[in-house]
Amino acid sequence: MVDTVDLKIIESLKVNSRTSFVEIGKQVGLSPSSVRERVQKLEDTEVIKGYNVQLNNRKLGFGLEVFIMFKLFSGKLKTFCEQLEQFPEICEVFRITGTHNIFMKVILVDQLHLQQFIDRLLLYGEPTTHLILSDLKNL
Amino acid sequence: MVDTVDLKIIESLKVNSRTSFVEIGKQVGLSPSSVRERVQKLEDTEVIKGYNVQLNNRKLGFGLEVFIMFKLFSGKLKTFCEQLEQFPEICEVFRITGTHNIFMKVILVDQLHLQQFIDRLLLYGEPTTHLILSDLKNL
DNA sequence: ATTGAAACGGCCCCACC
DNA sequence: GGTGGGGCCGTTTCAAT
Repeated sequence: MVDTVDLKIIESLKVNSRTSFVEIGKQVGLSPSSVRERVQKLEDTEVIKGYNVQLNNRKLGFGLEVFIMFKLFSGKLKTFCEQLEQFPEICEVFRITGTHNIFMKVILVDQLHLQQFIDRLLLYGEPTTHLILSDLKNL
Repeated sequence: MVDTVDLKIIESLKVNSRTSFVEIGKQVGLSPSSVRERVQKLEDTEVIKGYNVQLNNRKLGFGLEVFIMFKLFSGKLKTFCEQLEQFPEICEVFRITGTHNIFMKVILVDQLHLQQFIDRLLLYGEPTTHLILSDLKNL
């Protein structure tokens, strides 16, 4: 269903998702039309879910990035999920195994913002916060 | 340095980083040239760090996604960082606060693969593994 | 910093293999 | 599933403002 050429195309898009089909075609030895067709199929079958931009949040005025391990109060999962849109600070949320059954990545302006955010979270469970010090993949 | 028009452009790229400058121009009320110039500047100043593709790892044969909270042995940070390329399974790594001072997201084929991966990690520290059950942002 | 115009290159559809 | 071509659309550069 997904062959090695598809994987090469995906590798190329991983490096830069704005790469043109012509350029990808050169890399994988295929015509632009074929690349387009394959990418289309990968999108249709939801192997490719979307294309994102990677931002420097600090330079956008968000000086704090934190991970929160969250222990939801029992029976609160549904209401928490429904309220997720009320927390624009949460950029990723996952249900995970462990006593802290929710994991989230949160982007915040500063410590005050973090405090206010945690206060709002306390309605739904018990948070444990870990500040992100540095991204080891990008220096 | 980054004004509201830049923020609108960034919002558009967040939704889909392959959106054309013409389309973004329509959304923000600017000519394609101007959009391009602004995006160029955002890239040059590293506000925009890159463009990524969002994949369905399960459909690519990676059935397990886990978070690992990692307690590095003292003095092992440097060697661990140098060995990172030897762990293609690690797709994100951060230094964080807390007794588990490293956080990583890892993509794996199956439980056997996880076991082998953890065995290799044990040279550098003590891992605590959390399976990802579901992404609450996307269903 | 923004623009329009022009040249260029990429995208897309379709007919064909 | 892959290709090639023609028309269209997007991108890039640049001179002018």
